[in-house]
Amino acid sequence: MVQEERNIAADVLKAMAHPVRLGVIEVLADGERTVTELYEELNCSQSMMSQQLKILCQQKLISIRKDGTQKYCSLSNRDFLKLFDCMHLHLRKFLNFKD
Amino acid sequence: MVQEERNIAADVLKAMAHPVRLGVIEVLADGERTVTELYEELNCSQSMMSQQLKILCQQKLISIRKDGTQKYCSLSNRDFLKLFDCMHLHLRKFLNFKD
DNA sequence: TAACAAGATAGTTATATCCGTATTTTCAGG
DNA sequence: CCTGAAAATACGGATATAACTATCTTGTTA
Repeated sequence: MVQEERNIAADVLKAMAHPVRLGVIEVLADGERTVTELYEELNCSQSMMSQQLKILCQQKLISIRKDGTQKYCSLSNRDFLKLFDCMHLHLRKFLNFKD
Repeated sequence: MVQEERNIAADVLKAMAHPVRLGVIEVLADGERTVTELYEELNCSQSMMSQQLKILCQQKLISIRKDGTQKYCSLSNRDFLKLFDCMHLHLRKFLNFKD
């Protein structure tokens, strides 16, 4: 990676580096959701969710389609789901996270 | 992932989400380096590097062994190197990064 | 033990993130 | 056109990151 790529990659990682945003990615792995479904499922406010979705969208981690008054969110790059496997192992092996 | 796991996972991702720290991981993929080698290779100050290494170390992304007056850094979890492949594709496919 | 080299830490200023409340926009139905 | 539901935006205060300069600590060697 060259300098400029690392800058952008850092931004993408920053976009993922938040509990709610990680939650969104995890939920969307299971399939499309509306904004309301997301903030209810992840137990946060509408405003909060809207802000977090914007960040994920900017980095093209999710995409959004409109249908009437609702918006449906889905993962645009399922490749990053690999990260959850790595992370799962890392939590247990290196940060001795207990189940 | 449960709430608490997401919190910690977010911290790990935050630790990676920085150009210099990504650079460190990339360089260390090639093998052990001293702190001096790292900051020379990545073209930043000694102080800067020391602070960034501390963050990587806290999340157990790297480990450090001491030898006299020098410290040798190495990756403690090569699993995360997968992330660079994902990222490479993401930059090109979704963020239309040019070579 | 003095001097040096490698690295860590302190202190600081600028900037960014987080997240709450309040308000606004957008659109479908009546 | 009015209402209500879904979602976005504005704004602000607290907190966290970033990154620089200067100083301190530690271990080696003469």
